[in-house]
This record gives sequence, C-alpha cells and structure tokens, in this order.
Amino acid sequence: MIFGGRSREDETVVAMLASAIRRDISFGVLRPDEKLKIEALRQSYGGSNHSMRETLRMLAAEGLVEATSQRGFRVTSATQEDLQDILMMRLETEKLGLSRALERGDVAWEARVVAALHALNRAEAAVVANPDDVTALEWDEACRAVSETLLSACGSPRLIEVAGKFYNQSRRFKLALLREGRIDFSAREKRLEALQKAVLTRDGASALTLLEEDIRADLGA
Amino acid sequence: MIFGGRSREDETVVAMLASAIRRDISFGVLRPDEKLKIEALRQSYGGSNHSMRETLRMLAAEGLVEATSQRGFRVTSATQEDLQDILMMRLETEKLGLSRALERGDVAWEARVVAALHALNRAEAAVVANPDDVTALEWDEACRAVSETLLSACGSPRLIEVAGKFYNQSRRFKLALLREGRIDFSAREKRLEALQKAVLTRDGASALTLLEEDIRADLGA
DNA sequence: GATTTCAAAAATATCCAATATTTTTCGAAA
DNA sequence: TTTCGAAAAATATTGGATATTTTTGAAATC
Repeated sequence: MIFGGRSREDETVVAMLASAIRRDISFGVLRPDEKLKIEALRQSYGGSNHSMRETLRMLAAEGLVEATSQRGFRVTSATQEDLQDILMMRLETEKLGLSRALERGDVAWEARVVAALHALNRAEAAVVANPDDVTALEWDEACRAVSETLLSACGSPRLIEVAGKFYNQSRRFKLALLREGRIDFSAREKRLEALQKAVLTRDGASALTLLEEDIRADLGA
Repeated sequence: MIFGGRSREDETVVAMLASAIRRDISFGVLRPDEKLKIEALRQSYGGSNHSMRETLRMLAAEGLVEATSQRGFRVTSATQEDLQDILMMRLETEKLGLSRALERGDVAWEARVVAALHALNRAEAAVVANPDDVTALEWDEACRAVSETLLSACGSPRLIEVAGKFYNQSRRFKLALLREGRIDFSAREKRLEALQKAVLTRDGASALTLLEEDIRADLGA
C-alpha cells in the first residue's frame, strides 16, 4: 500500500480498501495474475474478511481483479492481448464519447476541459522534473481527469461509466511506460495543445484523430 | 422469486441469489427505484446478510441495481432516459461486435448463429401460442443467447462483457413490451431471417442495419 | 522416472450474532 | 408551518465458527 488513510471520498471501509488496492494494482505492487488471498490482504490492508471479499467483488466489477467461483480472486492478467483489447475499447468508447460531447458540450464544459488540461500540464512538468511515486500518482490522476472531463458532456451516464472502467484498466500499462521512461512528454504536450484547440473550435475530425493518437501513445502502440 | 432452486451454473449461494433477483428485476417483480432492504430480501430469497450484500454488489456492477454509500441499494430506475441510454449503448456495442465477428467468425460461429436463431424461432412460437411466465422466460433467454452468439466471434472478451451487460439492462423493457402485447412477432421473424442470411453471406452493411432495427424494435422505438 | 492416488493442509464460501454508525421517521416545540 | 431532535430503522462492519472445495505433497503404482 502506497498511501493509507481515509480520504474524503473513501467514506466506507470497503471504499477505502478498494482505492488502496486499486492503486497498488495500477502501480504494479500487486502483480498481474497474482493470487489475492483474503487473509494475506487483510494483513496488509486491514478490514474484516467480509469487507475484503466485498472489496474484491467491486474490483472484479471494475475489471482490475478476476473472480473465479470457488477459487477466489486474482489480479487480472496483463498480457499483450489484454492491452490490445483495452486499447480497442478505450478507442471506441472515448471516441464515441468525445464526438457526442463535441455536439452537446456547452461553454462550461469547454472551461472544464481547459482547466483539466492546465492541471495536467502542471502535473507533467512535476513528473518530468522529479519523477517519484507521488508525482507519478498525481500525473496519472490528472490524465484520468482529462479523459473524464472530455467525456463529461457526452450526455450518457453509461458511456461515461464504461469509458472510465476501461481507462482504469489501462492505467497500469501507462504507469509501466512511465517507469520505463518510455513516454515522450514533448509529443504529448503538442498533442494535448492541439486537442484543446480542436475542442474549442469544435473540429471533430481533428479532435478524434488526436484523441486516438493520444490513446495509442498511452499504451505504447 | 419466480423460480427457486440451484441450477447447474449457480454453484454458489451468491450466484443463485443473483440470478433469482436478476430475474425478478427483469420481470418487474422488483420494481424500478424500489428500495432493496437486506433483511427484507433475505426473507424472500434466503442467504446471510453478507451473501445478500455481495449479491447486490454484483448486480450493481451489472447495472441492475444502484448502490449508494451509506444508503443501501435500490433497483435501477427505468425512465425514458435510461431506456434511451441503454438503447444507444446496445446499438454501439452490438454493432461494433457484430461487424468484428463478421470479419473473424469461422464456420463454427455461423453454425452457432444458425442454431441460436433456430432455438429462438421455437421459443417465439411457444410464447405466441401460450404466453405465460415460463415461455416468456425462455423466449427472453433465447433472445439473449442470439445476441451473445452473434458477438461471440468478435475476438474481444471485454466487448462481449460490456454488450452483455447492456443487454441485461435492456431485458426488463423488452419483457414489459411483451406483457403489453406490443411486440410484432411477424416483423421480428422476417428481420431475423434476413439477419441470418446477411450473416451467412457476410453482408456487413445489411447485417448491421438489421441488427439496429432489431434493437430499436426491442425497445419500442 | 513418470503418473496416479489420497489424505492433510490451505483457502474459499457461508452463516450467525453483535455492535457502531448513519439515515430516516415522526412528533413536539418554536 | 417549519424546525429540531430523539427514537426507530437500516446500513456497515466486525469476530468467530463451520462446511465445502481446492491445492499440496508424499507414498504407492505403473
């Protein structure tokens, strides 16, 4: 566990356990295919056996963990195939969401997008200047916020939820790239700047192309 | 609860509870927005409080139930907006899945599609001749099987899962149409026949159009 | 040496009962 | 009426216990 403690959103024990474990899966502390034994997890994260089971059920729903009947839980595998599949789903869901948001988004949405991209810029600078777990975590979260904000005006709660789910599944791959120093930040910066311009001018074709590029780059493709 | 008892797939208590409640939500026995109190549910369905909680978490992941922190669970609402949203997601996911399946599916897939459509034909005949809960349930399940089979060759486990999720969310709307006698079975029969032909000839454009029509008809649009 | 078998150990799935916390309800006071 | 707060209801969580299932590892068999 990298960070402990209950934050504002983590009102319940289960929610807290979930975000701790979620983070550790993203960071690779809990490795792909690793067996998640209830007792062992309780040692590290606390909670009762029931809370832990419920937590793992939640994470299974999010696709970060796999549940097999009578055989417990394990971290979802992270093969090349998994990566491809997640990449494809992210492309489809986020492109659909963005194109709808471009049609429906109002000025407030534009403002949120600009704000999120600004925050991301700062986070990128921080992670470039001083790459450690804290800046990485904040950068990762800023990326997620941008993605969420872009889709937030799409008008479909279910699309937002699904896109978020696949985004979360993709995080550990992206963080692995970061650790390996395989992220081209200057290219990212250009892309995101162009994306912002495309959003503000409602240039759907460019925006979607840029989003696609960005997603592919996120996942090392 | 319409049917009790553990069937072959429902190996665990939680899985059994889940399918019973799932069915009752589809059939409208548990109504939209209805509060799902753990104790009350245990009276009707059995299981311990933990099993019931875990079950509701599962159903929440499937979108049939909504969980609110500290405020328990309730059946997901079923407004016109919900219907629209589900319809849109079904269209997007199933069309994507079918188009991919058409590219990748082999002869075994074609055979499965033909078989599933055949079974559906029989189930339709049964529900037309003798509409009751049993035939409705079998018809509904046959419809789901067709949808699943069509996508089964798409090559993306995640797409299959998501499409299945939205299919399940759409079931109660479709069953409501059935109860109200608002389903045009002769039109369905024609459509499905045409769809089968389009699949077998790999006529993607027709197949996708027919699928779209079918989904829209399913949901009263 | 490889495979099968089977009992012991480990882990999962489940239940019951108890308690803290939070939300809801509802009647009395302002 | 509206507001307030105490009582009631419901949720969230825990601890401990038990049945069942899977896994493990060593002895027996081929």
